[in-house]
Amino acid sequence: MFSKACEYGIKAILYIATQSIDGKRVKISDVANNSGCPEAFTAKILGKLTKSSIVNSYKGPYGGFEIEMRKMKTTKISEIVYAIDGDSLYNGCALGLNECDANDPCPMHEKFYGIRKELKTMLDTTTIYELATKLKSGKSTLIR
Amino acid sequence: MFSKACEYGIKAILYIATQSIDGKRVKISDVANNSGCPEAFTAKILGKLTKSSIVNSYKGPYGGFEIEMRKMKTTKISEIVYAIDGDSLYNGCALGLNECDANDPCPMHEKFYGIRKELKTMLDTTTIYELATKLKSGKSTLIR
DNA sequence: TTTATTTAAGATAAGTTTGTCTGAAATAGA
DNA sequence: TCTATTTCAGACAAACTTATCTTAAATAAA
Repeated sequence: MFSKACEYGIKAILYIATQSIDGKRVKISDVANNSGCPEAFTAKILGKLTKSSIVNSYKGPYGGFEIEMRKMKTTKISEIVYAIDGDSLYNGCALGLNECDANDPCPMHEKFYGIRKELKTMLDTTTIYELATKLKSGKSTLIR
Repeated sequence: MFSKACEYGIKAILYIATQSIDGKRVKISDVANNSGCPEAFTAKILGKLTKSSIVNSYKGPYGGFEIEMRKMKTTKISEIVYAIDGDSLYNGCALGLNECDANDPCPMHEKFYGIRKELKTMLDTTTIYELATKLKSGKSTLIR
């Protein structure tokens, strides 16, 4: 469904958010250890998310990553997915046609339409904050 | 969502089915030309689908691929997906955890649960015949 | 100013998926 | 039997994704 890069991006952000809620910045090694993502690869992905200004990064001692409270409450998971995987999940045809719409559909278009819409709605209405608080309270996990 | 291999597999089967409805066997070059799939790669995928006995293949002159009427009416799209992509779409965790269930969920588990179930149900209830007849009648297309 | 610490950026490597090519095996028909 | 036609099988190649490594740049604190 998501690429590995996207999975890591979401997990990394959720861990960073749990720490930002406590006012703590975290460095990449902490993110990797606590999200179960490979360190170097995750660093690269966090670079993208920094450029998309979803997280903030600070160099040097006491530096690291953090995400503002306002940001984690307003940023939807769909924005992370879009920043990393682009719009393929939303606009791509199930059978890979260059164009595929109700006027000239692939054989699965109609069948997929509803499911994709729900997926999109779900990602568009779920905030980082919502998932991070669930994670922080121990109701979900990043590592297993 | 699906791998390229899976997209090609579904498109190839649907084209073969439209021809089998007319009692015509088709060879790989015809499948490639009429489904918009690369010939050699599709040949390999059709090999898998032949082994899964979803299609029948015949060597030699007047040979090619065909799918029995009974088979196309009873075979679900989920079986094609399973034969090519395995069960990752059904069982994989959205965030890539090795195990992820209601007891010990990833942060997105609950959000994904319903959508994945609907996707599964859709693929489990859609037959090759249903999509092939729609395609044959011109209501959908494989190439664009 | 120097040092230690941290992210940034880009080169490189490894792995997987996608795609092609070649020769073998089967088979229908002359 | 011979030939043309077709799938089958596996080697090979290209492209993309995933992952690592190395060096540079920034910065806090002594």
